[in-house]
Amino acid sequence: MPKILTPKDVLQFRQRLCDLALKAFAEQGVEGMSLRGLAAAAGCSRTTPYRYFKDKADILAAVRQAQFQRLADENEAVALQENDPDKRLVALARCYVRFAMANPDAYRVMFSVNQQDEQRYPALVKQIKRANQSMKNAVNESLEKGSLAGDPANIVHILWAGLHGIVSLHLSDKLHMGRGIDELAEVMIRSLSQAVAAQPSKQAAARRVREG
Amino acid sequence: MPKILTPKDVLQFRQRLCDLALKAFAEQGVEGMSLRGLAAAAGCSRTTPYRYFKDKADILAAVRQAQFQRLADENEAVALQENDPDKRLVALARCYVRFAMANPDAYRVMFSVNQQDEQRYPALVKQIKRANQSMKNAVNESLEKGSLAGDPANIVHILWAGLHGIVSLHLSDKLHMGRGIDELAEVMIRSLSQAVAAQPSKQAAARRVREG
DNA sequence: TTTTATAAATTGACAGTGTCAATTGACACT
DNA sequence: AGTGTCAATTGACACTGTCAATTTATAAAA
Repeated sequence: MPKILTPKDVLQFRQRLCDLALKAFAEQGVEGMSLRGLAAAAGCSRTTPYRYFKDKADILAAVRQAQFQRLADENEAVALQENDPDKRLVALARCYVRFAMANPDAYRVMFSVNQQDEQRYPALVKQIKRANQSMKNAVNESLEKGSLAGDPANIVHILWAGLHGIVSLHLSDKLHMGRGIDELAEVMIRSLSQAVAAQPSKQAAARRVREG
Repeated sequence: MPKILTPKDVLQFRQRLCDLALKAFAEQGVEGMSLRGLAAAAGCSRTTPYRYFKDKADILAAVRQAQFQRLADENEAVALQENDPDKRLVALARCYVRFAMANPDAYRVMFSVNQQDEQRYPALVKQIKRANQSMKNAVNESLEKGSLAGDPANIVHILWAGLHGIVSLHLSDKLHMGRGIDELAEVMIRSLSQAVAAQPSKQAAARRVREG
């Protein structure tokens, strides 16, 4: 029981509690993720977490923020390994699906939790945006390059929604299709890529313009 | 307080409670949808609902079943109005989005609720399948007709996932794009339709075969 | 009509939850 | 050594879901 909590201590405890919270969420859902249970698991008293988080919603937001941060990290790592924006877009799509399949509980807490006024957690919003930035960048570059055509926001939304739809339905077992999820995701990725791709003529024209 | 509850009475009370439950869910989420609150709203004692539902999960399942049933009804109504399976598919897709936009809370309780062992509620599963049957039928007919090509299950999943992705992200405000949702949905529908459409050559060949 | 059997509804009770106020504890500094 | 202050704990309150025991009201029996 140190007298003064260094910022490092605070962060450490918050992290620790978030990890336990995610585990509890994975095992028993949101309702089963009780503050008292977390405190017990952390080895402290029931109300100690209240010094590190305002309330339960605050913990949930922190958990979600941490997971979005992980996704953003992986996205950025993938983005660094592929220069061509078209290929990068596909790589990011695969990364997205891979992340969800590797961390289904993380994905669930990120998306299937009905959080009210998400806007009140700017740090969370920031990580959400960051998780999308890689894809946005790739889309913008592909647009400049001329291999994509259309409204950039629309394209990003279409791609993201398609991936999210497949992953989300798969995780909630609405489409019970064993391990075919990877194949299905590939089909979705190809379909959407093709759909938002610029027509060859336009693409050639754009290239012509660019290359003089 | 009649001595013997006719099946009609039971169904009526169940329906009544489900309506109140959906309203409570819309206003305060799953956690705010308390049995005691429902009982109070229904004007009965706290444990009376236990004679009509096993527990809270049972009520939730009934609520979701009712909403899936509504969606299935609307789908079937739409399907009846369009003979051509290709056009019917688009009409069903629009119907799906329209339903979600018109009943966002219903949609949320249908999909964003993390229900464990959904399989334990066969009546619910039945309505879920029914809500998909119209689309399955249209896809199968389009496949026979030759205007679609590929694995029927895959096609249905792709279409459904795309729609669900857009609607779901929109409702959770992950893509904050005002009323552009309709336009975006149209883009998604067209993209996916085009993606799963048979190539003209194949389509023509199939037609040739069929027409001798 | 009075009694009775019984389904339906109510109350009581218990464990568990989120959260705040009051209390205790322990360390850093004078 | 003493003290002020932050951190942690305990106490308490209003909730929740759920079961057991109880009461109520009515349909059938006398």
